[in-house]
Amino acid sequence: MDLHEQLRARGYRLTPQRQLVLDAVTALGHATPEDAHAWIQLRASGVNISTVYRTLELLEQLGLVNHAHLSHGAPTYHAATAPEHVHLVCRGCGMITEVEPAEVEPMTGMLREQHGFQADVGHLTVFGECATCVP
Amino acid sequence: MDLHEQLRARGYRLTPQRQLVLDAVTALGHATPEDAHAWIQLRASGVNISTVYRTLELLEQLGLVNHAHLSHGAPTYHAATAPEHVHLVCRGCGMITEVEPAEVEPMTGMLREQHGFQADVGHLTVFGECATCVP
DNA sequence: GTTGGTGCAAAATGTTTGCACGGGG
DNA sequence: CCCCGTGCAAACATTTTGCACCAAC
Repeated sequence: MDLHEQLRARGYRLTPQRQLVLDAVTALGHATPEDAHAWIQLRASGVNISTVYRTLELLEQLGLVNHAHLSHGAPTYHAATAPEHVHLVCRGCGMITEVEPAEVEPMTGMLREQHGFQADVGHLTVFGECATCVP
Repeated sequence: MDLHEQLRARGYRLTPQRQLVLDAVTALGHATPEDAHAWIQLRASGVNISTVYRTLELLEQLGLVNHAHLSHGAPTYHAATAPEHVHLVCRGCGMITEVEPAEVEPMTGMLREQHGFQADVGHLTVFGECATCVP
């Protein structure tokens, strides 16, 4: 099901801007609103930054992108077509590693059973230090 | 070791403002810069918000407070004297639950052994839905 | 008396909104 | 042709910075 149909099914229109924002997030893998905006500027006449914000919000409602909070505060979006994953962010070098949700299942299972808490794994970010940066 | 000594040991001065900011964070448990500022206004003539920011940054350097990212984007500080803990944030009702680091040891141990990643547990926040909000 | 810390105001940053025009359906 | 979506500019919220004065030591 392509973007056009996804939008029409909910009464929204397909515009070049919306396609570009989704393309940007898909191509970049991890993109802040500014990252996506910059990517678009490189290959199109330009999309206003406020349209990028509005579009990311819409795409997230549609379930086409998700966001997590990586580098402090800035929301980072990634396409929902990519498999859900946990992010490890290294404070030393800034490197971002992706980990399979299955690997943290022991923790999420514990939270569910012990605390009745249903964790949103796709939104989970673990800060720390990677192998090369550990003191 | 009290705040005065902690500061002097590193060449900083003790001021009423610094004591108040630390008091605010300790009393509130979880406090954004604005929360701390508001708490101080209630019992002292007033501390400028920019001083609150500068002081929180300093106290974090000294290891007297830590911060995590709870409600999207806003940094939330807590006193380092409180035992380190993981935060569970419910998207439904906003409730914040604290979990012992020992409980997530299976995950942090796995990250350390499988990925060489040393997780900062005190900074870890898990978003999801609590028992009463799960659909 | 020195020097670092604070208050104030302005700037920088990131995000949202009101409105009129233009393009998608 | 209608109305949603966009660009633009302004409003907004949050955090940072420059500078003169004041207080800690």
